[in-house]
Amino acid sequence: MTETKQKAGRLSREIWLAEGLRALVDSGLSELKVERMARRLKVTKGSFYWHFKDNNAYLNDIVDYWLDLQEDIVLNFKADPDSKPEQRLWDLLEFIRNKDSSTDVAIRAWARFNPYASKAVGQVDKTRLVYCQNLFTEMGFSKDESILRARMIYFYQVGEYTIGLSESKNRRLKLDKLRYEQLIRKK
Amino acid sequence: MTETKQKAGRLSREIWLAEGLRALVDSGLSELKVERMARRLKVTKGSFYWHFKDNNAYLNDIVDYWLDLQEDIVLNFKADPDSKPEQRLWDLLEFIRNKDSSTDVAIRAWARFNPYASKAVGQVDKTRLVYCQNLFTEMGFSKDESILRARMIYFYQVGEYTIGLSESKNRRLKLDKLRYEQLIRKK
DNA sequence: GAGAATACATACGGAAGCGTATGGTAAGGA
DNA sequence: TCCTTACCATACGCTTCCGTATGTATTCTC
Repeated sequence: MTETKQKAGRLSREIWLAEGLRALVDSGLSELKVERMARRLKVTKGSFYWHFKDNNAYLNDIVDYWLDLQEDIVLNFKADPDSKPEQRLWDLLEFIRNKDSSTDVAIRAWARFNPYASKAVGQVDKTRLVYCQNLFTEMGFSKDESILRARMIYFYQVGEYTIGLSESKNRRLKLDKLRYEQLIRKK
Repeated sequence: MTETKQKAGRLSREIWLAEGLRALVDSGLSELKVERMARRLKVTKGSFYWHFKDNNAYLNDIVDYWLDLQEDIVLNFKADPDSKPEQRLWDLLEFIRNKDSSTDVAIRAWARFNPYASKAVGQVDKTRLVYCQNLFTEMGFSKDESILRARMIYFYQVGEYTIGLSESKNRRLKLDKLRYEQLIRKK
């Protein structure tokens, strides 16, 4: 990250981005307007147009900012490469279970009509799917079986948070166990 | 539906709703403005405010309109109640495979910040999930196993179209077969 | 401690959106 | 034929948003 040293009372470019992402999550794209965001940050437009060329540039920068965060998150999930694929799959399910996905939902909804966001989301999706797919391949599944199972993991996750199903961690853990057993079972 | 007999050259309330839903699908909520929609339909705001109290009422009416359509769709999927649950599940997968889900995506993205739409989507989700769940219960699965499998069907579907994965019908058919086998398999 | 750079405020013109008020026109019943 | 109802156009005041231009204050640099 660009280390913009923050002076007392003044805003950094990153604060604008972080707050933008937050606004997107809890109020949607309609909140990502220049003057609205300025009000949120208790400054005027002058600040905005200092840090960004225009609204569109701002939006694109938020996408990049989110992409950076995604990479940080992947780094957080550091499954031991020496452990068996079954173990890594279980670790992944646990990681997902504890992950906050509100940002994913927001970006995804936005990506529907923003090509730049759409491209970023596509990249992230692909990375995650391939990771899952490789787990199953390592377990000895065929290519198609691996692809299918990867999707059954990932789509389930996306579907769950897209629908907004909210259950207790315990309940989710229980179903995850069943799901895990189901997914690693061979013919 | 209310049978508003349409005079030549003039718009009916239902045309406004249908076009609204279309606009939501291919341009998003930002297109659902009074004057924009009027331009789309080649009339002026006068027409809009004749049919609807205000923009908010219009939006809610679109949700209701969509809900009506959903019921029509469910009627379209008329699985033979006498056939085995396995068969009905397969028929369901086929139905889903051929279903256009662009409207679902649009409404779901919208529902994120519109409580009225959110409630409608919630209803629809529940109905579909319960239908799936019952299929598996009929097959002899336990309650939790049935719930899980229902979600594995439905979340997969929602995830797939939310991500926007587009593959050929044939490819999807092939994976559906694998998925079907996987889902009806017992311990 | 004077100048340059940084970060923000203020003020403007203009587009787009909302909702109201009111006028106009075509179709249908009496 | 006249009157009513249904449907739409036009015109208005108001708000929100955009982007630019320019002024001001703080901090850095030397």
